[in-house]
Amino acid sequence: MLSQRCKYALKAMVDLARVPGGSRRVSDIAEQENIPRKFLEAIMTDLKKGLLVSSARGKLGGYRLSRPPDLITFGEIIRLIDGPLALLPCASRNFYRRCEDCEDETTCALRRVLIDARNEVAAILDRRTLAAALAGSSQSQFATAILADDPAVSAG
Amino acid sequence: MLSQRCKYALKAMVDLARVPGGSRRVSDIAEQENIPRKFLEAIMTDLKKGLLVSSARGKLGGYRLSRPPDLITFGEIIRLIDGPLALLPCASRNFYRRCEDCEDETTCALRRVLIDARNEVAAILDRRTLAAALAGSSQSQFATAILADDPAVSAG
DNA sequence: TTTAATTCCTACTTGGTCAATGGGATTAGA
DNA sequence: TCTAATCCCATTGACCAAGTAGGAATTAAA
Repeated sequence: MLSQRCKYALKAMVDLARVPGGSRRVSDIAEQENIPRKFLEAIMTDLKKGLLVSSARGKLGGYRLSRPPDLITFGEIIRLIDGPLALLPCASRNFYRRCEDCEDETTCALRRVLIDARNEVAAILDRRTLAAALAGSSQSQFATAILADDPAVSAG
Repeated sequence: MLSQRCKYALKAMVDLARVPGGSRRVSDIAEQENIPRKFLEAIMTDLKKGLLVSSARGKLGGYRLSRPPDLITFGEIIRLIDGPLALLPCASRNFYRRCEDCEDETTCALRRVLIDARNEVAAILDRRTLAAALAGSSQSQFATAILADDPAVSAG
């Protein structure tokens, strides 16, 4: 599960992506997306430190995307705010950490499964950009339709 | 990320799957898998309540899988212990909950992406059984090899 | 030059959850 | 009856997420 913080970050980025060139004030984003203003301020600071947005101070200030929305993926936003996509650190590429309790990582049956899962999630989240998400992505509905026919996937 | 509790649960289930018919004591699993014994006791209780294992009390007691290992998936273990596979409740099938702050769910760009991600994870975790994980799954290595060639997936 | 509106910074609170631990009750085999 | 196992209940300590509070610094417009 993503943290509330991360969900807000994603919503704010999508919000900014809707105003291609322009910038937006925190208070406007907060109101539009139903996010506590003060909390969003802190989140925007994180996004700025991560170089995903840039800011202008003072009157007429605000935030804008630091790259065009077709060059910003969901994966990097999530990693910046919440960290690894993988379900365990030992199955992560960017945030790899060994399991203390695991004798031999190379033969761990659990790890192999979780690496596969991580790769699938990363394949989606690192390819999907803000621009693509706004476009509505017919690819999305296609994939959903296929999987819905499969009984093994009816849960989740 | 999975909780420590869930990681232990998965390891314990894999451990039990290695002893097909037989049962095992908590203390044996704990020692083998490097899990605090008392903590594992509590976890086994959860697994029992979820009907994934059954127990025998008294001397010569212990736990055993309540189904053959090829009929127990990683997905159901994770859902039992940690809950939803999806990254947000609004993208979950089994644990669906509406986002308070979301005006219109059907047009939420964020949700569409996260539903796709959830479907992919579920497709893997609901298909992969304890038995398959122990077998070593050459399918796993195949998928990993393909994805490693793709630059968009080099991170994670 | 004043004023208003914005980002930025530091600190704090509150509540919940995770990871474990401790002590003992219950059950069953030798 | 003794021993060794599961079971049950309660509690602890640490940590972190989510949000709040107040104000300092900065900038543009009036």
